Amino acid sequence: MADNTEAENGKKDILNFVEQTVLDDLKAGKNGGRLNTRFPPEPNGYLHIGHAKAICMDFGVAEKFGGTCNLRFDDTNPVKEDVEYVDSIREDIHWLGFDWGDREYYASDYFPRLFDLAVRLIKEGKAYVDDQTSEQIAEQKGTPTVPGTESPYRNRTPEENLDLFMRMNAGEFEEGARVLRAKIDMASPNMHFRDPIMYRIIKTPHHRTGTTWKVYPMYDFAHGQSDYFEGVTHSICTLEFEVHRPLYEYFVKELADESYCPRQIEFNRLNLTYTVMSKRKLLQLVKEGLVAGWDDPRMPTISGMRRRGYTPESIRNFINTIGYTKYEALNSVSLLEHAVRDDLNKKATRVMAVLNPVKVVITNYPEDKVEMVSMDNNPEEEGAGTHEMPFCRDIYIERDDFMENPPKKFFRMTPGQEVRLKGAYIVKCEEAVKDAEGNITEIHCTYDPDSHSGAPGAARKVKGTLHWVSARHAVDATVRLYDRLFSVENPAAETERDFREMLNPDSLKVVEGVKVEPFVAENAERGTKFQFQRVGYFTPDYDSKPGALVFNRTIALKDSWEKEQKKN
RNA sequence: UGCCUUGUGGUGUAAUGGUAGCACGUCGGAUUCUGGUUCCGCCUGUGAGGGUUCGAAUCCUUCCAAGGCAACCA
Repeated sequence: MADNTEAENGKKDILNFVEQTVLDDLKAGKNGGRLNTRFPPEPNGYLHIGHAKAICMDFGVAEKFGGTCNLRFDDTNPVKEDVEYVDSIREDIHWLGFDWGDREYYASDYFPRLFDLAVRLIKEGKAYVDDQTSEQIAEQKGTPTVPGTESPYRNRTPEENLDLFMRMNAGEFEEGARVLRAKIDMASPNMHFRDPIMYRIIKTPHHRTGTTWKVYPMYDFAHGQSDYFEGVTHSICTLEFEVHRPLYEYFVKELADESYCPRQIEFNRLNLTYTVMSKRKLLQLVKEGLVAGWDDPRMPTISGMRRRGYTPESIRNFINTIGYTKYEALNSVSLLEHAVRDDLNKKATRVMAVLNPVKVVITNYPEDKVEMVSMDNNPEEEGAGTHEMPFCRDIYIERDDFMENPPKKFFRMTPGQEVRLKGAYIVKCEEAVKDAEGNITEIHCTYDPDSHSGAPGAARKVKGTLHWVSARHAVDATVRLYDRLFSVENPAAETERDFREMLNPDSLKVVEGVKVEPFVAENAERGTKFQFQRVGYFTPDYDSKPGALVFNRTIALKDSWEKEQKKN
C-alpha cells in the first residue's frame, strides 16, 4: 500500500466512510496490507451516471490508497447480456478518466472453478437439486414475516444430487426443470438464507462461452467467489446488496481464511431529480423510441451526457460534491448543472450565434464596407487568444433583444435607446420596420463611429451589450435545445402512474435557421465546447456536417433577466 | 408488522463526546463590453421524548418516519 493518504500528510482530506473503512483495514494489515477493488457491471445496458458514481468510488479509492481496481464483467446471465454493451462500458470508463490496465476479467472465466465449488458443496451435503417449479419454490420461501417450509427434495443423497447436477449441465433437462440450491435455513429471518438458488439451467448461448455450459451460477453464488479468485479485498457496492452480505460471507467462507478474505461494503445509490435511473426503464425508453437511443442527450447515461457536451471533469466534480453515505438521497439536478457550467465556463470558446434572428440595418454604415473585429476566445482563460469576426451594415440580433414597448429595466434594444454590439460599436435604434400584419421585419439603427471597442470614444457607458452576427457572413445551423426528460421531480416515486406519462413534452426543441459566425462553422469538430454568448453552452452533435451544422445545447447560461420577468 | 439500514437548513454533505461548518439553492447588493463570470451579504438545520455526561448531532433507550429484502435478475 501507499503511504497513509494525504490525511496524514498535512493537507486535510475528508474521507468518506468507505475510504475510512478501507484505510482502517490497511492500517490493521488485513489481507497483507493489500488493496484491490473492482467495478463489476453486468453487460446488459449502457452505463449511467449512477454507475459513474460507483466507478469513481471503485477506481478512486484504489487510486487514493495505492491499490488497484479490476474491471469485471458480471456475465452470469446470457439471456440479458451482449457484447455491444461490453464495448460501450469500456469506452465510458475510459472517457471518465479511469483505467484498469490489463485487469479486465469476466465472471464467465470462473465458471469452471465455480462449478467445482458447487460440486464440493454437493458432496459435503451443503447443496441439493430441487425438482420443483419456480412457483412452488417461491411459495415455500414464505414471506418476510412468515418462515418458509422445506422442499421435499431437500434431503436427497449427495450421490443423487451430484448425478442430477451433472446431468443438468449435460443438457438433459429443460430450463426451469431443476435448480441447485444451497441447504441453509428455510426459517432464516434473512430471506436470502432460505435455501438460495445457486445454479439454474439456461440454454441460451453465452456471448463468451457459447454452449459450453447449460447451468449458470446466480449472482449470490458468483460474486463473492469471483472477488476471491481475483484477489479483491474490498467489494464495494450499493445499499440494496446490504441484505446479501451475510450470504456473500457464507459462500466466501468456503474458500477464504484469515490471511485473505474479501469484504463487502455498501454505499448509497445515486438518485437524480427529473430523471430515472433504472436500467429497465431506460431500456424501455430506447426500445419504444421515446428517446433517440442510449446516447440521446437527454438520457442520464454516460454516453448521453458525453453527446450532450458534459465533460468528464464536471461529472466527477459533481459526484465528489454529493459524496458517499448510507442515506438514500435524492440529489438535485441543479448540483450537476452547476458542475457542468462551472467546468464549461473555464473551457468553452466564446462565440456568437443568434438563435431567433431579426435583421438590423445600420443605416449610416457604408454599404460595401466590411471590417474584422477581434473577439476574446475565453476571458476566463489566460492565453486563450482571440479570433476575428466580420462586421458590416446588415447584422442579425436576437428577436428577444428588441422590444418596442419594453418593461422597466429592459437594457436591450428599443427605439431611442443605445446598446453596445459586443466587440463592435454602440448603436441607437431609430425605427422598427413592419410588414402589413404588423410583424417586425427589420430594425433600423445608426452607429457611433467613435465607439468601436477599445477606441477612446468607447468609454461611454451603455446599459446593454448584445450578441450579433453579420448577416452577409452568417452560416446557418440547426440547434437542439434539451431540457429535463421528466416533468416531475421524482418519477420513480410515483408508482401509481406509468413513468412514460411523466415525460416532459418539451424536453427537445429543434431550432432551424440559427445564424452562427463563420468561426463556429470553421471549428465545429466533434468534442468542441462553445459558449454561444448570452445563450448557453453548445457542442457539435455527431450528426453535424459541413454545410449542415447541428449543435446540442449542453446547458443554458443562468438567466436572471428571465427569472425577473417570471416574477412579474 | 420479521430482519437489515437510514434520519443534520429547501437539496446534498461535514463535525470520529468539546464553537453545528461547507457546497448548491433562494433573496439582496457590488463589479462586468455576456442580465454570464467574479465578489460581498442575508436566509433556513441536528425527526420526537427520556437517560448517561461538566458537556450529546455523536453514546443508551422508547417512539416516529423513510428505504431495502419474499427473480430460476444483477
